[in-house]
Amino acid sequence: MTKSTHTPEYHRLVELLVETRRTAELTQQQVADRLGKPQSYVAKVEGAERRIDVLEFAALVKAMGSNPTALLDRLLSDLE
Amino acid sequence: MTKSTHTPEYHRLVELLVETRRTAELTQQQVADRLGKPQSYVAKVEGAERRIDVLEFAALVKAMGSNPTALLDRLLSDLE
DNA sequence: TAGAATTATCCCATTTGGGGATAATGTGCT
DNA sequence: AGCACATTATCCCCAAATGGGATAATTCTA
Repeated sequence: MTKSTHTPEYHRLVELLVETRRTAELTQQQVADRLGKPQSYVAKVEGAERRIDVLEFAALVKAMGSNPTALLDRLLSDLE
Repeated sequence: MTKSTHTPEYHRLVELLVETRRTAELTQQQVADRLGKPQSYVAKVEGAERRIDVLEFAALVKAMGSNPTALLDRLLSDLE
């Protein structure tokens, strides 16, 4: 059962998210709390076990104190 | 069975996507073809019957000849 | 208002999501 | 190294969402 999230694009997305969280010095639990979601949610996102909705992406990035647009920009230029 | 896409945020997202497609004077079929997907895919997205993955969002917006980052920016400022 | 073009909906097998609990891994300390 | 604590990954099970071809419904256009 190969997940549809197991693509280079998704991996890059996830890398950026993890990097963003680490830079913000936040734990998965802290981010999860800010979102009102369980830690396993963040873990699954970062493990590419779960797709990321465009609105969830924005909420997640904001919860880490970063800018969703800027991050998307970076992702897209990395991918092209 | 209330869809999780039936929220004001999602509706605004969809509005922007439809507006973008109309402005580009493209049909759902044309956009679908560019994405290698069936027309029903685009119809479901625009009917908020389906969530939009962050990478799908980018692909979709690009397929309409528009800028994903700019559109996300617009969406987020509309929502705040 | 027929006929074409465009968009919405149906169906249903398959895939994905939720989230608490627990396992695994990482980190720092002495 | 060995231990305690912090952090992250995985399991499980069932509800919910998705994919996409076919068809219906709606909208355009002449």
